[in-house]
Amino acid sequence: MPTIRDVAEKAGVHPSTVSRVFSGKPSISQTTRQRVLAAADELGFQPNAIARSLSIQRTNTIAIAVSHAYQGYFEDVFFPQVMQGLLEITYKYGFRVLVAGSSGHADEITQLLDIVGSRQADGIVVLSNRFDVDLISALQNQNAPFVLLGKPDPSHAGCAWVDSDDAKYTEQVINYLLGMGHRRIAYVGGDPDVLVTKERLRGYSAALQNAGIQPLPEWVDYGFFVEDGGRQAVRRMSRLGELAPTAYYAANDLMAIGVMKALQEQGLRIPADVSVVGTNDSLLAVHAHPPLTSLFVPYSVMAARATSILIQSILAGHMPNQQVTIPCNLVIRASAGPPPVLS
Amino acid sequence: MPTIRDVAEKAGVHPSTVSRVFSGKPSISQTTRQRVLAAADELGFQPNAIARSLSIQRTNTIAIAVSHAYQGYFEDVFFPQVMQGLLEITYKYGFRVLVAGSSGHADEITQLLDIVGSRQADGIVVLSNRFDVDLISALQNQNAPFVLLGKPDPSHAGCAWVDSDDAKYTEQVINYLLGMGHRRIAYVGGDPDVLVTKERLRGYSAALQNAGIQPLPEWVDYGFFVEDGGRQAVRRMSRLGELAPTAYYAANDLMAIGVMKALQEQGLRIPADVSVVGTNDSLLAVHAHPPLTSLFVPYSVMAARATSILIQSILAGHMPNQQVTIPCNLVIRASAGPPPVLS
DNA sequence: CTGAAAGCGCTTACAG
DNA sequence: CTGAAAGCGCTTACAG
Repeated sequence: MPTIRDVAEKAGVHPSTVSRVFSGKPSISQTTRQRVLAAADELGFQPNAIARSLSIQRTNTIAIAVSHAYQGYFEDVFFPQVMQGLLEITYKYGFRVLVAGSSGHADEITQLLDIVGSRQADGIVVLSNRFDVDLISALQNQNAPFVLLGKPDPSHAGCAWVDSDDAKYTEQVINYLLGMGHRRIAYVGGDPDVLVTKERLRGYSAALQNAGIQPLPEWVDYGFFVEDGGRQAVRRMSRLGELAPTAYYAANDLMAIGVMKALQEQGLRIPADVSVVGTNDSLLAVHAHPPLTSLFVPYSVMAARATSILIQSILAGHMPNQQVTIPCNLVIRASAGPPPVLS
Repeated sequence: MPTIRDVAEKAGVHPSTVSRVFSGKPSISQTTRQRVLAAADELGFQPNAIARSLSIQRTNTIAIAVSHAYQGYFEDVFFPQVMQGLLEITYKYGFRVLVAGSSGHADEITQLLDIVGSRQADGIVVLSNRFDVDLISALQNQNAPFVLLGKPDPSHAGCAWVDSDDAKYTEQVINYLLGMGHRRIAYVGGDPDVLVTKERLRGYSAALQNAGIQPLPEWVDYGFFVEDGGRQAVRRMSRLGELAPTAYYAANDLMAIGVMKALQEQGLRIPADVSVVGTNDSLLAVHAHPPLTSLFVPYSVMAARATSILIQSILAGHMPNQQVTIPCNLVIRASAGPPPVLS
């Protein structure tokens, strides 16, 4: 591999001059620039990015950590959509994204701290945020630029984040169902320890309360984002008999499909007998029977925004501090309608 | 950020000694090791990975390039499954994966060459392989370790690759359909310029030929991996009347679903009137109506294998040269059955 | 087992 | 506009 010195020798200039032409410094005469470029071309020279990084103390790389151990993660829309947003923006700025595998939540933090601590990346986008471990303080101690995808817990209210407006749009979904006449509405959430699950519950409760409805505790269940979680929710709620829900809102499409299938196996028609709304507007929703009304969450846009904020603050040399809430969008299909008229 | 020198000073040793304890060299006495570790701990020292990389000429990173511009890419199972395989193995070896966005196929090559040329990564896994641009020669000129996911064209038969056995397993799918009595079988492929499409066609033709069947040219169509491609294939083939296929094999599940929907809209029942088989065994197949029989292609395993080969050869200091073919697996569900008995 | 020195391949403040 | 020199933070062959 030829270095800057080989090029300098061939072009008859000092290595620093070669450096200047390749790092785009303005103070180079046209003639020497051309001489250098010609020499570099002949030698097949390409600047060593690692050496440059060491010198300028920047890698033009941002990092994420993901748990490769959890298979469902890679079947879901979240990860690929996030990658798309990350890549779109990093590309625009000439950055790249460094991905660290991890064996679970705790290890994700280890990986992230290792990457920023060893200066392998200039900043990170934090994809998961479990409040049981204090990642944020650790990151702040490292003085590492980061932005969260998802809100932090209140004790870290000052840090940078981008989140979808989960409470508000869940409330809107419930209002949509209320508007069609439903009064008994179920909420099937994901992992109850994760903030988004609580935010959705907040929106759910607010909507029902505004409508003067006191939800039964049995109308709330957690399906952990798997199909069977949706089925089990239906099984449990069916036992309520007259008080069973006439509409279900599920926090992802896979659970919503589990709900639909369980209901259909009981001989119930959707949406004539029971309505179902999912989340994420995935291909699964498009091709469900009936096509599933679903709350689209723009992960790709969120990730793009987070990446913009991160890179801009890296370039400006300060810590990111913006906080952005991104709207969602209810995509209406055929799985929700008015409740059956009581005879 | 404290450096090796700060630690050395605090511990009262030479920087090279600190380096030795952090790079795991054996020749360090227990007492000085402990002194160094204590000092490092107090200062919050973490070795700078970039400096280390420059010195040892290795980054412990492998790279991929993906086109962020093509949305469908991130809705498909290929990318996330590949990432899972990559991360599983890189994690195991203490490597990470650097992802470069790109604006299209040609740019993917630019990105890859830039990364290896600038020594940002030790090697690459090549995810896409368009024979219209000679990526492989370029990579070989750079002396960059790489392994292809997918076979190269014959002029580069010597390089390292991992591929699924597309021809063989497509042949098996067709044999499965022949075995149930089908004689008019359609093949709906992806991009006809891509090798896998040709390989599948080869398997398709071989199976029919073995059965003594001369397929109509009209039974072969290309749906470019989108639902509407499947629908259009049905539209065109329906015009054949008596000679229309009684079974379709589609090269991904989305096209297969397009095929099913188009057929169902014509009032045909699946599988009573027409059989359909998809590819990838995605969630879409599981939840289709009827559930879709689908050829599972283990992208995650393929990527893991490619990554193993790559990293092992990087560590051993030679170019990768293994060639591996990975079996697929036909997952039988309800969308394929015997053809209708002619009255 | 440990130190002193040279080197990895760039960048940039300082002169001229 | 260009050169000479020091520096980024490690590693390692060479002595002892």
